Amino acid sequence: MGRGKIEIKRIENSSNRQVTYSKRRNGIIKKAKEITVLCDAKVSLIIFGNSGKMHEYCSPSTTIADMLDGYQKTSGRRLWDAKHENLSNEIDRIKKENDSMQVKLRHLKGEDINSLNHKELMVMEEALQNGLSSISAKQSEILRMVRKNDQILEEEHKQLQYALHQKEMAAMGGNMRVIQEEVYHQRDRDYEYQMPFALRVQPMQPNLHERM
Amino acid sequence: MGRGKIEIKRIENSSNRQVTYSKRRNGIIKKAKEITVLCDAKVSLIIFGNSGKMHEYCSPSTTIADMLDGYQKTSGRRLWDAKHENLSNEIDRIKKENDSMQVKLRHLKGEDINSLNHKELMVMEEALQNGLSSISAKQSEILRMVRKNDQILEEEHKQLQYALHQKEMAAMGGNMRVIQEEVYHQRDRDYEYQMPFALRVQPMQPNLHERM
DNA sequence: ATCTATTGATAATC
DNA sequence: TGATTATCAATAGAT
Repeated sequence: MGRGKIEIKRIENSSNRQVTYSKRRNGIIKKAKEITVLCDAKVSLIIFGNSGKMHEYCSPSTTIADMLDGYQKTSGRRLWDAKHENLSNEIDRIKKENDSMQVKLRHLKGEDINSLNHKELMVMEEALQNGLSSISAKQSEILRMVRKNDQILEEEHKQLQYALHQKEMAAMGGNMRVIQEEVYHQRDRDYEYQMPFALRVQPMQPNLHERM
Repeated sequence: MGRGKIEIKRIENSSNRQVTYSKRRNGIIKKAKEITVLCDAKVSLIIFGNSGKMHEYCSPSTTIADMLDGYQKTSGRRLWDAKHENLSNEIDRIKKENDSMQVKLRHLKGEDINSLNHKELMVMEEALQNGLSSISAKQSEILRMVRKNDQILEEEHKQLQYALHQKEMAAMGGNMRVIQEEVYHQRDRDYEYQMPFALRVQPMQPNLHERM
């Protein structure tokens, strides 16, 4: 297709070759675009010339990565090697582990236990009993600590109130004495009526606070 | 280049499109081969038609993998690295899920509960209680079924023994009567002494057997 | 599939 | 390089 027919064999004249390369490269890319539009085809085209310079075309409806995915599926060949497969296998493995744990969790919550046999139920029952007793023990422990803390706080509180009382007495004249005492006792009584386990003031041990 | 000029836009007639696709695809592949030979170029060409069928060409001096390596070097884009990253992220995500489930499981078993606060302990306690009661209920249900089955079997057993007894009586002469009766009663007594809940013979309901 | 009138691509030339 | 053009190749439509 030109002024003369040419044999399809390497063009020895380097500059001719370069020119032909450039023209034909554009030609192929144009054809690729055309078939893409005309026929809804997906084309991935990568061309390296002698100089090492690259030219590419990829249909707008897709990406090279997608094309290669399709290529691998269709041809069965692997391009992105064993790494990929290893990762996929790892995912499968972990997912299975995940599933079995999910089942266990559900069983421990008493769900889906119809499929379990007597022995399995016994094992689970024991596990649950153990868990329950551990937790109960922990709860008791926390309760004990809270109570202890409470006592300390109560002591401190009383001392603080007493100190405050004293200071108020000192600051005021003696004529306010009776009213102040009344207020003091009122406070004290309210205090006693509060819930025994709730914290009433900021606790001295912050980490204990988090446990509530 | 044909009997008539055509616009470069999607060919709506499906069979025309298919024909044109086939012709042009061959054309492009031929061109790719030609530029490979004429200009020492390296070409990687992958085409997917509407039907999903793939056609490819790759210059003999190279491989698709090499071309893609070159592509990545030249373009700076990542092809499979992106995929790898996705997979890695997925693995991380699942592993985290895994870990949190493992922690939950340990907690339900009463392990590592020092880090839990009061409220969390309460929630777990309730979950354990629920699980326990579900399982206990299931156990009772199974026990009930087993007992019922047991009764049925016992009845059948007695009937069979009686029938056997009768048959032996009929087969023997009258002179064996006393001895046979003795044996029969002996059997019956042994039978009564066996464990009340264990299955003594193959149960009539096979699925129930599995549950033990 | 095959054929062929036509268009499109391009080799040689400037 | 880029433009021109004579030629050849690809192919649209028909069979």
